[in-house]
Amino acid sequence: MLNLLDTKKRWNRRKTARPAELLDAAIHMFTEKGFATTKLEEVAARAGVSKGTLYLYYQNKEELFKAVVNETFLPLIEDLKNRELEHLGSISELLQKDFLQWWTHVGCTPLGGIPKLMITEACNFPELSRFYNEKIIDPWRRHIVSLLEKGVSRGEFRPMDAEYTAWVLHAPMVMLACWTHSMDRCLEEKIEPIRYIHAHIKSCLFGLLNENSEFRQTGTLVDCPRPADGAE
Amino acid sequence: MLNLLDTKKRWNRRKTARPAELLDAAIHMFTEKGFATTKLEEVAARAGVSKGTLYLYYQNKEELFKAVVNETFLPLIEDLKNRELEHLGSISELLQKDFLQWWTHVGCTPLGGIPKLMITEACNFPELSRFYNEKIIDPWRRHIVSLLEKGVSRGEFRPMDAEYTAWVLHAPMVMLACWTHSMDRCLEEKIEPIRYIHAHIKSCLFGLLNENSEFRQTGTLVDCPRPADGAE
Amino acid sequence: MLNLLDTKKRWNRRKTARPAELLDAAIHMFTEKGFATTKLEEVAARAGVSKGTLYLYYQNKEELFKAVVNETFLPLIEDLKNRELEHLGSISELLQKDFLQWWTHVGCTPLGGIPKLMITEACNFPELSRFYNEKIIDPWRRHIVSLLEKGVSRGEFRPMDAEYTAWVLHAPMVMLACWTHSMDRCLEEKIEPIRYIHAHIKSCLFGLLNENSEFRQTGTLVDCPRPADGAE
Amino acid sequence: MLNLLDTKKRWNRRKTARPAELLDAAIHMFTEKGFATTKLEEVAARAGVSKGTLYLYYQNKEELFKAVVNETFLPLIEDLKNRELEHLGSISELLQKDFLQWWTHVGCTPLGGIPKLMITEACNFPELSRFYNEKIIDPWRRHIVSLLEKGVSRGEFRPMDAEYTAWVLHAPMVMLACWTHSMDRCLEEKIEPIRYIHAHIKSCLFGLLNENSEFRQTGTLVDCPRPADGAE
DNA sequence: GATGAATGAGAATTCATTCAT
DNA sequence: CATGAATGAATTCTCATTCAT
Repeated sequence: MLNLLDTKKRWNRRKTARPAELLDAAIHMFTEKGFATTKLEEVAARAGVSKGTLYLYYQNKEELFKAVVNETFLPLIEDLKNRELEHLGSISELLQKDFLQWWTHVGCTPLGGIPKLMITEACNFPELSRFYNEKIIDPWRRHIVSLLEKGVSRGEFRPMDAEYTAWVLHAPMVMLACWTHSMDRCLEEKIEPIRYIHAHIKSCLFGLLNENSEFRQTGTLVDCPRPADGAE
Repeated sequence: MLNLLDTKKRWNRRKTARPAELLDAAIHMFTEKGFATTKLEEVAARAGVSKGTLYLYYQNKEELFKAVVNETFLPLIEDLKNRELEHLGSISELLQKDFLQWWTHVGCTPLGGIPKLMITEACNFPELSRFYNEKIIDPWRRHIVSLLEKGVSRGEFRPMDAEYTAWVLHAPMVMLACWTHSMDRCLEEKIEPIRYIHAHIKSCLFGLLNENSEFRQTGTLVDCPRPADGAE
Repeated sequence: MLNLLDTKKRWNRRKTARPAELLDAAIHMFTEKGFATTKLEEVAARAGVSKGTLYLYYQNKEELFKAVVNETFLPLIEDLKNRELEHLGSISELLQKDFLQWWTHVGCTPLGGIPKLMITEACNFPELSRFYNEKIIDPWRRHIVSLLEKGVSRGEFRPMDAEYTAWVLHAPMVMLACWTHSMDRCLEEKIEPIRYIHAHIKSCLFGLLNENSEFRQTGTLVDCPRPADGAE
Repeated sequence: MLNLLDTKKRWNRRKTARPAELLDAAIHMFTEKGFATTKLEEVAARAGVSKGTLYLYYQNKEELFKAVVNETFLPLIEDLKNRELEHLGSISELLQKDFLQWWTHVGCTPLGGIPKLMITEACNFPELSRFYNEKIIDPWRRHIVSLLEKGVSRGEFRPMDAEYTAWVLHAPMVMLACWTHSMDRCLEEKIEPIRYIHAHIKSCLFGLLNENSEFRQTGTLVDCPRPADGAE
């Protein structure tokens, strides 16, 4: 009797847990092998169910893929707004925290594979790309832009092209996530994420130039050469 | 009549021209759709030949893929050394030139898709990954490291973790290439590469902080929080 | 309606029945058309399933081929030993029985095509050849050798090179099987197996020579001429 | 000048020699790998010409195959008639000579692979099968039949079913050829052809039974059991 | 709900054959 | 005559998807 109840309970728990288990298995497989190369049977096996069960929860492979992107990343964006409001100290500190938290909460988790996945499959899923850009990338970038602008208005940061600087600042973080989910897995010598992030923070806050470097005063930016002929 | 002309054309092309034509077609298809999704028939069609012809030049899909990576990127690394020796001015200038040239000669050409491709397929081709890392990525990074170290020794740059700063500085360039070969293709509003690169150069040379910003003197780096539970 | 019935039938067959059905279809196709010429789709069709189903049971064409040889012939070897022990009469009788039983239980069944198949494909599957020789041919030949030796020791048979005589005695039986699975199928006038086997038995037991033939006493064996130049 | 002439001569010799060279290459490849598995490119390569050249001499693969069978075996049949007429001694001697000569002139030469080839491909080339049977097999068998009948009428041989005994007597020779062109190539321990042929001759001339064996007088032939159910 | 046997469309690959040179 | 680059029909094999149980 007890056993029956127990089984039933477990069964119910199962039923509701399934989607999450399937998504978790799917994230792993998709980020490791890519969309086309991932076999649904493998996803099912990893989640401990049969191929057919997958289809009870997701219409097909493509829907599963979309669910992975939508349902796992979206929740993360919500936290953003709050943290910013709470914060009292300098923008520099806030920026650092954001980078580090992005890494610890996203980059180094299974979710860290999603950016790589989107880069990989963007052209094959344009719809999803637009969705991802609108719901994930853009809000996050807007968040950074607002930080930068606040920093400038406070006099903490120098005047800048905030829109594009936001791109540029986030890029190393995304690349770190991509790297650890791709090449890094094949190489002997692994990258050290924290050391990488610190190098990033130092370089973007303080710049490469020495305090009294001549170039800091007089240096001018190099002009852009004409694109090569082979360019598209 | 048309047929005759067409046939003639077919035979004008020669064994020597073919490999380059095929590789070119392959780069486009692979970078656009990924390895698994690319159909060899499409590659052949794009190169204006039939399926079978592809196999006269490349043993199979995998060999074609490797050839794309090996034979197109490798030559580019050679130029590096020379330029550095010729240069007389500041390291800052040289660094800018390198970034801009990388963009105009690689990033914005069809070759710019290769980094995306390698990120995508690294786990599926570990052998190739190691090769690519050894022959392409590492030499380029070493080049940047040597620039940074020279800058430091000249007093032009502040002391730094050159090894990792090199990673961090190159990341936005790679990201730009990935972006233009993925999401950017699906979005209305395109990124402006030159504006992006300038933002990158300014931010990394001068830093975000104002000259007289308080944080520049007293600011300390935030500690790294514990990784989240979900982390791997 | 028809469709429903058809579908039902498809599902009546079960995982357990399939391998045997597939092997049976495969024997027929392979022995009729050879390995290379047999299309897996035809094998599947003959077994009443689709192409894909074949691959659920056999990894690929080669494995199917090996299974045909291994799993169909092997069981037959077991009977051998027993019969010999039971038998009380003359070796001549036993030998006759063995030939006739080989024909009725192997030669004239679908299995009779396997020797032809092995002859055909031996060079293309050396591994399998060795296996077949060790597990099928050799035991059977050893069985005949032991019969011959017993016959000699009893004084029933004349002294002989039992090892090679065993080869020679079995050859016409194999030839008969090969013939009925090859040329015989294309000719108007079919061979009569029983008549053939009787001719074989008579000729090998009694010899061609007349009882009182002069040659039987005085005849000497002709020497072997030098091999022709074209010989390998 | 001399050189030119020489080249020309060689060239001409080439032109006329080609078909024979091609056939020779074809026999080797076909008998080793079978019809379907043999690539025309390999045949061409073995003959030292290009793929295209093959088509100057033989319309297609099938024609080449037929030529191999037709043009190489047919000449051999001519010798037969003559030898029989010349011979003065016993039929037993003649029979031995025929077996040995068949081996040295056919069996152990590249031609020895043709029987295997015909067994293999008979069903795929019914036309050719009939031709081969009519032109090669049947004449040869008729030749043996006539020997046997002459032997019987002379009192040298016992009365017999000459038609089928001819089949049976030739079978071990054909099997020997098949064996050496198939399994034998994959095994450590090779068969010894001459020893095999001698065992064959002894067994068929004298029989297995001892001179005074009881069975020779009283022995009766075993009845044929009913064919097994699986029989076709 | 869950299963996994069966399906069949689709992609990679091979190779006989053609034909411009 | 000879060549060998190019072709494309034909075949093996894979895997997302279905559906009877």
